[in-house]
This record gives sequence, structure tokens and C-alpha cells, in this order.
Amino acid sequence: MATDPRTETDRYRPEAIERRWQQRWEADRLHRTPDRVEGRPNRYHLTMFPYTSGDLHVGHWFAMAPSDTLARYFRMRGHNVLFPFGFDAFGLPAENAAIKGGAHPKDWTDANIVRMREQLKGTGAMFDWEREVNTSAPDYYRWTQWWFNQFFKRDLAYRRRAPANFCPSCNTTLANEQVVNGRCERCDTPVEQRDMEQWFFRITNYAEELLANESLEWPEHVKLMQRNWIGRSEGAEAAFALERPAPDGTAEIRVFTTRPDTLHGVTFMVLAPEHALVEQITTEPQRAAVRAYVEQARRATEIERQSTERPKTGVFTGASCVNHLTGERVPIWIADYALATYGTGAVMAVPAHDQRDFEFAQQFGLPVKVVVAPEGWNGEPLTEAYVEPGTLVNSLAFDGQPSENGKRTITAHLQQRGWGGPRVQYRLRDWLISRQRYWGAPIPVVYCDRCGTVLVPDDQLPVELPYDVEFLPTGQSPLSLSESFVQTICPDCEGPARRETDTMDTFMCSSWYYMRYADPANAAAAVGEAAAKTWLPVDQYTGGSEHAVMHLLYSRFFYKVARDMGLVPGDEPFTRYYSQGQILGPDGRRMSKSRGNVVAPDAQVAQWGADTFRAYLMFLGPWDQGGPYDVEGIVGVHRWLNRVWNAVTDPPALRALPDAGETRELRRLVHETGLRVTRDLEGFQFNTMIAALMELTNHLQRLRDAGEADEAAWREAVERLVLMLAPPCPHVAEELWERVGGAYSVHQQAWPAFDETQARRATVQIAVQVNGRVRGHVEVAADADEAAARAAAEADPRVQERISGRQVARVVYVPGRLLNIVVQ
RNA sequence: GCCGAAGUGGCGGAACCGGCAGACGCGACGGUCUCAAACACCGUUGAGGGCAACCUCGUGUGGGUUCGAGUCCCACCUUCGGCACCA
Repeated sequence: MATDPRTETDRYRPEAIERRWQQRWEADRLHRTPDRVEGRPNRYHLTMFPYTSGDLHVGHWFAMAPSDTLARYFRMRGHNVLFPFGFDAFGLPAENAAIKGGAHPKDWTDANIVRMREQLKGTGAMFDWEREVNTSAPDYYRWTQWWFNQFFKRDLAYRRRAPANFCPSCNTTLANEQVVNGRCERCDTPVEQRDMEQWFFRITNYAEELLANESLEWPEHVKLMQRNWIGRSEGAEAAFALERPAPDGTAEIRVFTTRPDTLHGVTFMVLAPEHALVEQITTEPQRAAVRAYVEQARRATEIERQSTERPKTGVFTGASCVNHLTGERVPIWIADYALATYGTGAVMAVPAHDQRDFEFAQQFGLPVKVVVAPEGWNGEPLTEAYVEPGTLVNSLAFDGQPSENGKRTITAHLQQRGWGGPRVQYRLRDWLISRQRYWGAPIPVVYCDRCGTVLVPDDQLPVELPYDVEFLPTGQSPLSLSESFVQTICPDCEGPARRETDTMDTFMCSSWYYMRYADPANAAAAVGEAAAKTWLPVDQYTGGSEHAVMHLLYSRFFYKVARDMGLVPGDEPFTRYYSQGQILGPDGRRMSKSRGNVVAPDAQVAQWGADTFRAYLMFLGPWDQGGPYDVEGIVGVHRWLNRVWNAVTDPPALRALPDAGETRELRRLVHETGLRVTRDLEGFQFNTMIAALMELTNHLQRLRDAGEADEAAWREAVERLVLMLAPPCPHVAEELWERVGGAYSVHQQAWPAFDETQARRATVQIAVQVNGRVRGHVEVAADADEAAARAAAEADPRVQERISGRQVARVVYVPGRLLNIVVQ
């Protein structure tokens, strides 16, 4: 039994107030956001929607709490804030759960959404649930399919047979972005290359514009990651004449190089094993060896192929080509260090000036021809490739030029003679969107013997995902096993046709969901024109930096296409983006069931309440850094809210006191705190925002202990404290607001004004240093000049002792901070 | 290997523009209330020395600039994140 003299109902008990206010807010539709509110400018805040994994975890709270706090703050600042939420509901885990003997993916997903929505309501976040989206609902994916059609019509979608990243465990192809260190991003299985007919989006058409991200108000490291991912390289394309044209008539091999200055140093060519010419140019004596090598390269996983430590391997094709610049005969090899998917899939090898080519040349005894002379080089053989700039040698007419200059002149020469010319190459590949899985949006295409590839017309969408399907993964699309799905009629000729059976990468669904929130019920468009103008682009986006490439890049691509279609305003979907860090288990490692370090949010909420949990997640440390979740620390935040509660509900004796001393200090501190909290909120410094509120609370606590306070100053302090508490801790703020007699709802109040001049102190303590070391402190007027400060300082006996009898060489005075007396 | 971020008490962290290092909180220690506790409350808490007032040391390491450096410069070490045979 509590020994607190006050009754149970007077104590802070979150479980007694949180649910009640959540119900009241929902009943009052307090979080509904109309498209227009007179006198309130619109503002769109968004936190990344979650995958429907089943239960909310701490990471979701960590992402959501500060984001909600910020949205609430801007609402108090007078904005009509849209802060929607929804579910990224397509994807593999639903299917895998079903395969393990659970429910159908749709039922599993729908049940998870019901559970997660309830848990999310328990966070107290101001989500407008009337705008919820679910990417697996037909009235959503209908529009995902519609986007596919628009991309196709704009020649931004194409199908081709190409080597694709394939995860043998997930039994599906993956986009380049979903391969991490040669492994599947989702299940960590080594990825293989398979030749398959796949749909691609021409994201590379937008490479240059996607690269130009400097002006975005995003974290620099995220923008940098995107630029590195896109990987722009300037160089030249050069043609080498085949000694014997290929059977299909191809007469040359084209290569991309960033070192056109070294063109005279080419001593062999390297084709990727998958290069189209390999089969054609290989000579009979070499055929068996080449076939064996190609076969082995095909089987190798990406990890095996990507290992840079592995010695270089390759096979001579027996064929040769001619270097136009020198007339030299150049043997053509194949090697797996040449990538089929970059540049032309062929490399001109200059072993003297490229380390990879050098290693290959060493391995197979190929010649090394120096064409850029290192400083002081006298012709001795190189022990490694010389990659620095230098002077061109062995380069005929170009001898003597600086190599940097040679890049330009040799490229110009190529162009002039029709052998190539300048070229820009990107590391970014086109986006592979086909997935051989069930639980995704079907690609809305049919294949007709007569008409070929035909889009399902927009007005016939959605192509519905059949419920009754065998979705065991076989490497084939599950939909291909459903005859009733596959058999269809051609929209053009009405003859028999077969449906495409692959589904779309779920990153398609999430590339436009933020648009749908603006107009979630529109049955006639993905997003209506007026709604798009009203809300887009998103003013403030937040989410994990694991999406720096992938989701954030794909969304930018989508938005630019939508802009080109005239659908959305501006060029970028997310004006401002801030990335939070990752919350780790108490042991500092990623939370996972297998490690047994998972903290269950429901248990934290049950023990401490949602407000405490929210505030603690913000208080832990800088939001962008994340870090371990320390189960011990949360009690500190709970104690703080307790002190706030006690200060509000059980104040000291209140009477009118003179506006001096404690009273004046209280007023001043409230303004100082308000300024700090405002600045911290706008700068995403949630940890120091909470700390500032704690300091103000501790001050109120001291006045409470002292037994009395000025009534007006106290009331103002408490009211402002509760208002500032409203964004981070919405429930307790609402309860206390009611108790101080405020009008419902605290969340519809204006953010209080805080004033620099009122936050200023009349007198300040400054440090007095002698030769840079603190020797005392003195109290001076805040606006004291140097002479006054010095006089006060010299009155201090400790200072006096250290400067008496010595020559003062210099005095440095920093008003409000310190006075440094430098003596000889 | 390349690119980026960061190293501060026992722990999480704070410190605006170069100006009193360690705000705020956890833990620990001491105390209050209690049969006992606690998600209650009060106090102390960087290290070393001193009876004390005080003194010395201290922000990854070594150097430098400055009246003054956690903050700026140079070199290095460590950790984390990204990329990685991209021609």
C-alpha cells in the first residue's frame, strides 16, 4: 500500500489516464486532418510506414515517437499538419509464414494489421487513421499497377533476358540494391546469377537528375551515399576492330574506359563471360576451355566472383582485335573480373596503369606496356600498376603530353576518327522489378501470340491477386501454376493470351504511398490533382538510414516521373528528410529473438506507460545515432513525469510575492527553457529537449520543497511546462492541462511565445582566470564592461594573491563568460 | 582498399561561434518514510592528494596554433556505417 499521504487517485498512474484520453481523442476525431483549415497553413509530416510483421517492436516506437512529437509541435505552431500512417503489406515474410504452415498470406497480413493498428493507437500518436493505406488492398495495388502502365507507356519499363541476381533461398530475383556484399539483403543467402526474362525500369534515364541532390535538406551522409550509389564516371568509349568479324556481322568490340590517356598501352582485351560475343568469336581450339570457364563463372555466387583477394582467372578466346591508335594486334580473353552489367561488358586492359589488369597480366604472362611515365622512371619493369598522372610515352603523336591532358586529346582524336568519343557511365543499374513470388502486385501485362506484349488497360485494373493459389516456392512464379489466372484473353484482339505471372518488387508499392495519403479514397486516380497540390511534396520525412538507397532513391525516381506526367508539384518527394539511428538491444547488438535481447514495447508500456516510454526513447541519446536500449534507465524518465505530476497537482503555498529573487528567476527560467526546447525540437535534438524540461521541473520541485511561490509566476510556469509536455507526452499533458483548468484539448493550444529578453539574467557569474586557469568566480551585472569585471575580479583574494606584484600583460574579457588575466 | 561518421566519468550522454568539461539521467553510496520494499522522497558522486581552504591531473594517442582547445591544424590508433574487380 502506498504511504503517500495523498490518495491513490492523486498519484501519477499512466494506466489510469492514457487509454481514457486515447478513446476521447478518437471519439472526437481530434487527429483528423482536413485538406484545408482557414488560417492554418498545411504541412505534411511523415514517418516511414512499417512492414506488417505482426508486432510493434521498439524500433517502431523509436522511429515514431520523435516524429509524432515534431508533428504535434508544428500543429501547436499553427499548422494544419497531415501525419498519416499505413502499412507496407506485400512481401516475402507473409508468404514464408504461410509456407511454414500458418495462415494464408492475406489472412496473416490482415490479422497483423489489426494487431499493429491497435498497438499503434496505444502510442498516442496523432495519426489520421482515416487516411490509412494498405499496399496489399486491391484499391491500392490497382494504382501500383497503373503506375507500371504509365512507366511502360513512357518507355520507362522494358522486358529483357539478362543475367539477374537470384536468391536461391527466397526463390526470386532481386534488384541490385537488394544484394548486400553478394548476399540477399533479406535472408543473407549468397546470391547467384541467372539468365531470366525480367522487367526493368529505366531509372538510369534519371541518373543525372538523381545525382543532383545537393539542394535537398537531407543529412549529408545520405545524399553522399546516393551519389556514390549512382556512381558517375566520366571517360570515353573506344572501339577495337575484330580481326575477323563475328558470324552475326559484329565487326568491333566497344569498351568504356576512364583512362583514355592509356589507350596506347592496351595489351589485351577482357570480355565478361556473359558477353554476347564470347560464343561467336571463340576459335575451335579454345572452345572447350572457354565453355568450361563460362559454365563455372555462371555457377559461381556473387561472393565468389567478387572476392578481390582471389587470384585472377580467365581464358584466351583465340580471337584478336586491333587497336586503331597503334595498329597493334590485341588478344581477346574472357575473365570474370569483367562485369557483364557495367559499361559494355568489355574492358581494354592496360596492365601498366590498372592494378587489376596488372595482376591478370602477371598471372598469364601478358606484356606490360608503359605509356604514362612515373616521375624519374628509367624504363625498369613495374612491380605494380602506376595509376597516378604523369607524362605520356610510347603514345606516338601524344608523347610528352601530361596524361591528364591526354585524356581530352585522345578522346577527341577517337571521336574525330569515328572510333569512339566521350562517354559518361553510371554504376547505377536499371531497376529490376520482377519477383517470382506470390504476395505482391501482379505485373499487369498479358502475352498474346498475335499482339505480343500487351498492357492490361488502366480501366481493367486491378489484375487481382487470386486467393486460392499454391504458393510453395519452386523458383517459378506461384501464379504460373494457377491456370485460371494465367489463361486470359488479349485486351486488344480478344484472342487467347497468357498473363505475366511475376509480381512487382514491393519497393514499387512504397515508392508512391506518400502520394496516396493525400487522397486515399480516390477511385479515379492514384492521387487527384487538387490533393497533390494541397499536400505534396512531403515537408518533413523521417525514417531509418537503411533506406538511404533503395526506398529513398526509388521514391525520388517515381516522383520525377510523376512530375513529368504533370501529376505532382516540385521535383522532389521529400523536401526535408532526417534519418534516425537504430535502437539496439541492451547488449549493444541488433535486437533479435535468437540473441534473446529483444525488448517488448508492450511490456514497457504496461510497466511505465506510453508517455514515459516515448520520452525515454527520445531521452536516450541523439536520435540520429540510435544506440542500446538500457532497461534500467527508463525509471529516470518516469520519476521526472512523477515530479511534473506532483508539481502540478500538489503545488507549494501560492501567494503574491515581490517580483524579485525566486519569483523573477522562475519567470526567467521558464523563458530560457522554452527557447531551448523550441530550438532543440526544430533541430531534432530530442534528448536535450527532454533534459531542459527536466531542469525546469527540478526547479519547480525545489520551490515546492521551499514551501511557497508567487502564485502568478507559478501558474504561468506550470501551464507552459504542460504545453511543452504536450508533444512528447500527449496523455499526461492532456490530463494535467485539464487539472490546471485549461480548455480541452491541450493539443489544440498554441505553442507559447518565449522571449529572449525575458530569458536574460540580470547578473551573471563569470569565471576569473589567471593565465588561463580558473582561480575564482565573481558575480557581475550581465552587461558589465571589462573595467567593472576586472575590478570585481581583482577584489577576489585568490585572484589578488596570484596577480599581486606581477606585470599584467593582457586581459581577455568574454562578457557573461569569463575574464582571463594574463600575467608575466 | 576507398568514402563517411564517431571516440568525453562505472554507464547513456551534454557543452551555441575556441571561453568555467561532465548539463540531464542511470547506477553506486548515504539518508527519509516503511514490518519490508518500491515505479516514493532528500543528499553525495571524474581521478588523485590534503584536516581544511585548496592543489594537481583529466575529453582515443602524439605533436602544433592560441591568453585559452573536447571544439581548430598535422600525423596516427580504434569503433561503427556505406561501397567494394564498376574498367
